[in-house]
Amino acid sequence: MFILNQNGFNLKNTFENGQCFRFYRDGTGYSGVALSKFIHLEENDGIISVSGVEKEEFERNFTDYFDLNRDYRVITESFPKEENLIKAVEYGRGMKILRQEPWEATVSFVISQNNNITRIKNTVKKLAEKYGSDIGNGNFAFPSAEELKDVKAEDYALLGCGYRSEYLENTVKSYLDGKMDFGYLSTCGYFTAKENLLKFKGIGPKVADCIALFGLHYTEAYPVDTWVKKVSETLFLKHSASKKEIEEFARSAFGEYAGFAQQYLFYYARENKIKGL
DNA sequence: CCCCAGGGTAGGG
DNA sequence: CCCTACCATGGG
Repeated sequence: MFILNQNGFNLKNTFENGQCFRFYRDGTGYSGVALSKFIHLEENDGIISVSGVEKEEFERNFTDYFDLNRDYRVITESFPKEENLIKAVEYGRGMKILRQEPWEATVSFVISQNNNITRIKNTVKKLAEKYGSDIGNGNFAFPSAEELKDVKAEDYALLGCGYRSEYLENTVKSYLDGKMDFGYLSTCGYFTAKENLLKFKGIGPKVADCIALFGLHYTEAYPVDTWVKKVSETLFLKHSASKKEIEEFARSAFGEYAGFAQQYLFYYARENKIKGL
């Protein structure tokens, strides 16, 4: 166990904003599996302590994973001074956008479509327990594409993946065939990456943007789900809008930090009943 | 029983 | 480019 010397890192606002599916509140804090390691974080009187991984391991990999070197003030101060967005930023203060692994983000957000967060977490948990490697104490790493090589659609269906099962089988195949190349996708730029992701069956505009933002770390991505669509229309555009119109709005209003604005708005809208939504 | 969930696809206009 | 029926499943 060691103390994390980090101001402005709020655990609840990071782990309960729907960006990741493997962390749970465990009484004294939050614990989960990330980067194939079990990790526990808790906060007492503003002091965050970490257990499960050694300090050296944390500094090597998790400082980046938790995006702790980024100055979030630069981001939020660049936002337009809109009343509801200001409230959303205040509400989500200390939120970090995790720099997740591309493969895990891809599979997780394929599962996420037309689904709810509780059920997504349950499904991902079952997926890891059945196919991921055992990392001890009842914890399992997220399964690699190689570990999912022989898993068929009917096997995913047994986990409750529903009609997404065929998409998952296809996703694994695409990765193993080399057609889904995260090395390329993470360096080719946001628009090219999204365009490429859209070619895979089961990956549409919203899932592609989630992969781009959470897995490839393109901060200009603005995933538009049912909540963000309603928020964007009601609070900013003042009329119903097509997906394209919402994307263009996000690009001009938030620019390279659209992904952060999106996450503050999503979290705020989902946790609060915003009048008129 | 209903409605909904961090939507996508296929098929049509 | 737009719109819509349909898609499995379980939480609430």
